[in-house]
Amino acid sequence: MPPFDMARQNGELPANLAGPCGACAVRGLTICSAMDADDLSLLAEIVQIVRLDAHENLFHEGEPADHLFNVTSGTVKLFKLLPDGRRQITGFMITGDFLGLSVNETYSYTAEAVTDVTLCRFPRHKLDRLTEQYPRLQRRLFAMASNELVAAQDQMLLLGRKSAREKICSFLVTLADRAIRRGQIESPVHMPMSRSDIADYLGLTTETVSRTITQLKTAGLIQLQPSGRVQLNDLEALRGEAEGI
Amino acid sequence: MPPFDMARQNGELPANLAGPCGACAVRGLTICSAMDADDLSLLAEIVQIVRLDAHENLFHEGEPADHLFNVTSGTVKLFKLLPDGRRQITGFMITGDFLGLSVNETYSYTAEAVTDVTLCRFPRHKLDRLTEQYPRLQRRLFAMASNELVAAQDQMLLLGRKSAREKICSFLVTLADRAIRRGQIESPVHMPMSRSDIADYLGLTTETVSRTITQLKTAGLIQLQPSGRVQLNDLEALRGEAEGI
DNA sequence: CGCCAACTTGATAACATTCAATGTAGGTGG
DNA sequence: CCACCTACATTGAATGTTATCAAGTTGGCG
Repeated sequence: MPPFDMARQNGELPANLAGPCGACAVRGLTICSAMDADDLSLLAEIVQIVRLDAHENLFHEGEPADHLFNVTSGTVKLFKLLPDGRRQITGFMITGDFLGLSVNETYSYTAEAVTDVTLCRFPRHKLDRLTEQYPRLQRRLFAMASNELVAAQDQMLLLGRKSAREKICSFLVTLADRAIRRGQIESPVHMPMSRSDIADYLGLTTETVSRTITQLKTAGLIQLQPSGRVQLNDLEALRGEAEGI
Repeated sequence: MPPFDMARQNGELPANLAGPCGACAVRGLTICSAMDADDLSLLAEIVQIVRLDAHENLFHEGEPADHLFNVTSGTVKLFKLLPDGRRQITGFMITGDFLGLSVNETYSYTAEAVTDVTLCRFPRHKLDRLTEQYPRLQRRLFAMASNELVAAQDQMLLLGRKSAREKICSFLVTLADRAIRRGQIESPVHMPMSRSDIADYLGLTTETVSRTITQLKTAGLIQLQPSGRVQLNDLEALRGEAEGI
């Protein structure tokens, strides 16, 4: 079975090529902001829209990296595996995030849908050609990679040096900050991933994640709400605990 | 006191602007390979050469990121700190490595010389202007950032999911692979950093690093040699242990 | 309503840390 | 040139945080 369904493919809508991009609500968040409004049609020409159900794979580590993706709705997790099955999630990608960057022509991680997901898919070779004509696009890609690098360094600090409680607090703060950066309310935060996913992201076990969340609940710092929402009662306290203060 | 000494500054050698770059032995390893031989003078015009003694700082986390650097000799460590002093080293940069990438105009980590070091220093605003004229340079920067991102993800897997022994083996293998990629012999590897640095890179304590190295020595996998050299007796066995096999 | 997966909670164990002491090497001054 | 001093590394014993193993509990979905 194919790893994804193509809901819409370029060429099916010749009457309005700029349509899918021109009307895109999340354009400002991602690489597409590098294109002038009247050049968006060039992106629209090469983009394909992809939908995935929760738990479907977008691509696997080691496969040829023929496509780059842009999340337009939902959450995707990226992870690497050790031969015995140990797993490290390197990131949760949400609306506006870019994924699929690679070096040696193969994906360095597996991408799997956490929730139902919609993405824009760009064939790599076509995007490459476009970046040659649009230095701004190339610069935008560079800026996004640099941003991810900074986030990766923060995550290394977390994984290498923080306690379980600090890790969970950091995670919650990150979710809140993401929401704030997107102009959304900071609480409650949307936490659609399983305890097991959180554990594999933070270098813990599901049991420890569960216990620590219970601790924070008991301390009155958070409250769990239905459908994966978490009320943060004292964001500044969480921020402090995240840094070990 | 200034954080570095300027051994040579552009303008002092007007007779041979291409000189410092044209003769550079490590040019092929880094961004400079994006420039044609006859355009190297443009890089030479904006580059400054910097020397640091071991333990000197190049820049601090949070400072304005006015410069980008390229290591031409020696080893530099990059690290982040928690308020209480816990430290995570995010990378050891060696000859050919590029550092100083940042997002929000400030450095996201501190850079300190592990050994005596020589670097090329590029004023950010001048390099930015050059990338506008040289898309190849911009692409090269992007490629280097992408490479670092892949390395960062590997390090997350290490920090989150590997045992102390697997971490040390991974570290040794990484050192060997770096040497191989530079056309050097894979053993003995050069390991100039202290046990404490290794610990802060791998998310361990100095004691655990020391004990684990002793284990590997006892198992006959490695031998310590003078001045920070380590003989790898069975690289493939180390590679296996690094992956938990 | 019942089932299954996900989550929570408990008891025990292990790996790495912490605290402490000893050993070693490189650099300085007598 | 050697002794000393300091920083770094190694080794040992005890502790602790988190993992592991094992039940229970909850909640979503057919």
